[in-house]
Amino acid sequence: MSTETAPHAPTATRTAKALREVLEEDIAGGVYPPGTRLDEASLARRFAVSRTPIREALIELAASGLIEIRPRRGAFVREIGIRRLIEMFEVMAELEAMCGRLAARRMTADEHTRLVAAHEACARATESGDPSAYFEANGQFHEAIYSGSGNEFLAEQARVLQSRLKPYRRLQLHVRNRVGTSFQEHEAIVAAILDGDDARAEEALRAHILIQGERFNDFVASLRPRGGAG
Amino acid sequence: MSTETAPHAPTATRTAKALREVLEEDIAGGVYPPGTRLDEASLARRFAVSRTPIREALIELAASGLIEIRPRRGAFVREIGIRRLIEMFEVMAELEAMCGRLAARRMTADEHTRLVAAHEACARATESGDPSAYFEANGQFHEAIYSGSGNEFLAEQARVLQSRLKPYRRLQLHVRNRVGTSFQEHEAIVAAILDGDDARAEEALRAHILIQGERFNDFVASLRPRGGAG
DNA sequence: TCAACGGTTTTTGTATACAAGATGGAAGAA
DNA sequence: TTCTTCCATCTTGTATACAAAAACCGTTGA
Repeated sequence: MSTETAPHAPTATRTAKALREVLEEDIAGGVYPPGTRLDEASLARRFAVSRTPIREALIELAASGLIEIRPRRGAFVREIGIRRLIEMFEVMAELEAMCGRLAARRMTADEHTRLVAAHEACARATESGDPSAYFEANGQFHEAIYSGSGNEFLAEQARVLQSRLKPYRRLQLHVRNRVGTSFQEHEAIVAAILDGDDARAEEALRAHILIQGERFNDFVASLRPRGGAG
Repeated sequence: MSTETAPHAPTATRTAKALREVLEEDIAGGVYPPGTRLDEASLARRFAVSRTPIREALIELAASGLIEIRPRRGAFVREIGIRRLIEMFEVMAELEAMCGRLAARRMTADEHTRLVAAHEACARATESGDPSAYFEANGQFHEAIYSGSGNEFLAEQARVLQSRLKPYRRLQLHVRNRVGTSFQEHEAIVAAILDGDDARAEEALRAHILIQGERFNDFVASLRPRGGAG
């Protein structure tokens, strides 16, 4: 858990990396809601550094799509509309499906062991009924599939997108019974991969992710008055 | 061709953007071969600016994966091994396949027209026998499919990856008869999309891209003495 | 009352200055 | 001769200074 490969692009410096991570969490956690202007001077004061490392962190955040830098206007937390979010889930589903297909064909015995271990951790978390424990174990489970794909570039892409969707997926897990259903879907995924059935693994993973997008959509819709068409 | 949506993440400033583009082209064009150290001071002298905008451009390049910034060590043009390149083509194939599948289902009549127009431009370029004209028209053709997918996030991802693979694809087109074969593959893709046959469009696009990865592999292998295993 | 104008102020973008870690080479010991 | 150590130098990372563009705000005129 220490020398892990960061899911993000190489970071310029140590402090810029730390800054970026804190800002990422704050944006995801709603400290800076969408549309918020991120003032360089204020951030510099907050972190007790000069504007230089702040700017560098902001550029990285912009590259990862979390904020938007409008020249001479400043940095703004990007509005991710429900439309775009669904699009992102759609792409995520495809990436994970691809990982699953390749993993079913290519995983070594070692990797199978790790996958099963992660799956069992999910089982324990499910029983404990703690959504955030499940969230953590779930992350390990999917990571096992990413790295098991044997395509490191694909794995990187999947990690980046997963991290961008993290706040929304987390929110999503609190939906009634979602943890239990998710775990059952994992069962099917593990079975397909262990069987080496690539088509089944692909389809199971695609469905597993797509359903999250749909559930999220339902969730958002339930918050609105009714019939909010775009 | 002027107010196009940049395939990259929002840029901090105008000059940083210009710097990034020049550096991108230089890296792709071999001015800075893989492994080259990009010295901030030298770059600053070359572009007659201070180190500040140079650093910001380098951070963006690192985010897009073209270079790697090792803290306190400097920026290095990233080595893209043949292994990684094949991985990238594999992912690209999947993204394009997805675009094709969605495009077959969702394209409007207008978008059909644009696709056919791009296809005809490819035909003219094929007849002219000018690989770089074909390269240009080919870009338009694929762009029509990206935007026709109706998933703007997917389209962005596809554009980013396409631009990263651009130098290698370009190189690849000079292989004997590749232009003609590529155009024939386009025929099949267009037919499938116009028919609304999503499965066929998906498969045709996947094959179209994968074959490029394979041809590239062949090409690289032919440059080496023989049997150069990793 | 409202809109247009102009000046002030704030904030970004760039340059420069400074601090600290990394590199490389010379000198000395085994 | 070769390896190690230390020091000079270079380069990155951060802070500060300055320039210019945008936002703000009060004033003026209709």
